[in-house]
Amino acid sequence: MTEVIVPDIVISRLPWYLQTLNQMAKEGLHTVSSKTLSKRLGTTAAQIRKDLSYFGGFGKQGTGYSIYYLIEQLQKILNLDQVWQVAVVGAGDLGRALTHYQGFAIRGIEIVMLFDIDPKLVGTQVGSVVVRHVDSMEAEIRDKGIKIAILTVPAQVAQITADRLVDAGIEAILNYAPITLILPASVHVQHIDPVLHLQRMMYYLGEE
Amino acid sequence: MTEVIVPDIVISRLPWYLQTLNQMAKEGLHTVSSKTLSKRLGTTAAQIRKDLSYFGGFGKQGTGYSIYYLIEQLQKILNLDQVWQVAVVGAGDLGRALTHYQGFAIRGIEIVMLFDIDPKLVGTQVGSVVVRHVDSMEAEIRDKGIKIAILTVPAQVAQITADRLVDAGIEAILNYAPITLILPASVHVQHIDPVLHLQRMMYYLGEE
DNA sequence: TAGATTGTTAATCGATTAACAATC
DNA sequence: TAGATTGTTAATCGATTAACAATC
Repeated sequence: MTEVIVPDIVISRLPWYLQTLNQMAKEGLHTVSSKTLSKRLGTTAAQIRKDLSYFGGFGKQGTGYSIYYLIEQLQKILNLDQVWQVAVVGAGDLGRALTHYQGFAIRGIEIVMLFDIDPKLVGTQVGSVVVRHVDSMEAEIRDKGIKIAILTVPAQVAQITADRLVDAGIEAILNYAPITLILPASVHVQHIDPVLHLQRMMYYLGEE
Repeated sequence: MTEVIVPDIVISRLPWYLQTLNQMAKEGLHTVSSKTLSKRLGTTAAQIRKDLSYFGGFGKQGTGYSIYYLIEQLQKILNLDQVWQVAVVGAGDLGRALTHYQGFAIRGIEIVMLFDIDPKLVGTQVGSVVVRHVDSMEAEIRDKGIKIAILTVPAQVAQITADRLVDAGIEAILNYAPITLILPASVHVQHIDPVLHLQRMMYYLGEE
């Protein structure tokens, strides 16, 4: 009891810390202080220390953090000490590009299925997977016990498709369709829309 | 004077409101209350009203907001009442998929240039643009007065490429490379990394 | 030892929510 | 008119920052 719930905003920063720590490890560094890391990330040392303190004390006074150890701990916290299998739904340009994406494999994400409704696409090879028809989507996802899906279908069918994914046992959806999905609170949803990011910046670019 | 600076977190929500308002307009709706809109977005009515109030009063007591009028006003606020020309740097799978992406054109974003360093890609057609060599990138961007770039180059060259873009006069970068860019504060940067979003959700998916 | 840096507590800051008078 | 809903102010909540004792 007295379980302290870690704020989601803290969780959202951990993968970002991890990314830079991995980069530093690749550069041959062994230890890092919260101050050095904060400079690299464009945040504050206090915030990094506060965030990490939700999970325990990983550093050493006077010297900072062992990069290897911190990476290991963050991976454990985020459940990254396993390979996660992911289904991609929608084999358009974006779905195919994501299925190819090298950045997944090296970070423990394996795209194991790719679905589409277009008979011309079904059966074609994309990277190491073959496009399957959405008709068998629920059965195959449930059968393999997949928990994570990436949604790259057109906006008009995104909500129905998401509902079907939830029925099939999917618990987390990365949504690339430009609509806000309405789903049970138990399902985790992240929305990626380049247009929203661009429009946010356009505000600051003034009229001219 | 006494210029009230609108918090960036408010700005970041406006494109999201706009997206759903556009959808509602397409569905044939004419007016909407903050309450109805909030249900559709999964936020609160108070927050929508508070956010909009930074820019003036767009609604009518008793009836709510005219969807068309609100769309128009939000577009003006975000500087979307013009077509923005954008350069894509990196003609790999992702860069090409983004250059094709239909969702840009219909929302006032025009991809006018696509650069790569690979001589095999230079000169090939992608949608309506031809891949150009990065050697001429600065000159062409400066020449056309482009202010926004989308960066889809490999991580190792992302920082150098971003520096070159800033030199060329770019003021906003949408970064798809999996690293944190260090750039002058005057340059706006948004980072899109599907892995970070997936890892954030993996935290909640437990071990099993 | 002296210097550096952590983990944590308290202070500050900012964002969200609640409430309601104004009014369509 | 009565009901609905805005725009705004004040109250609450939560996140960030500052400060510092502990200690490597």
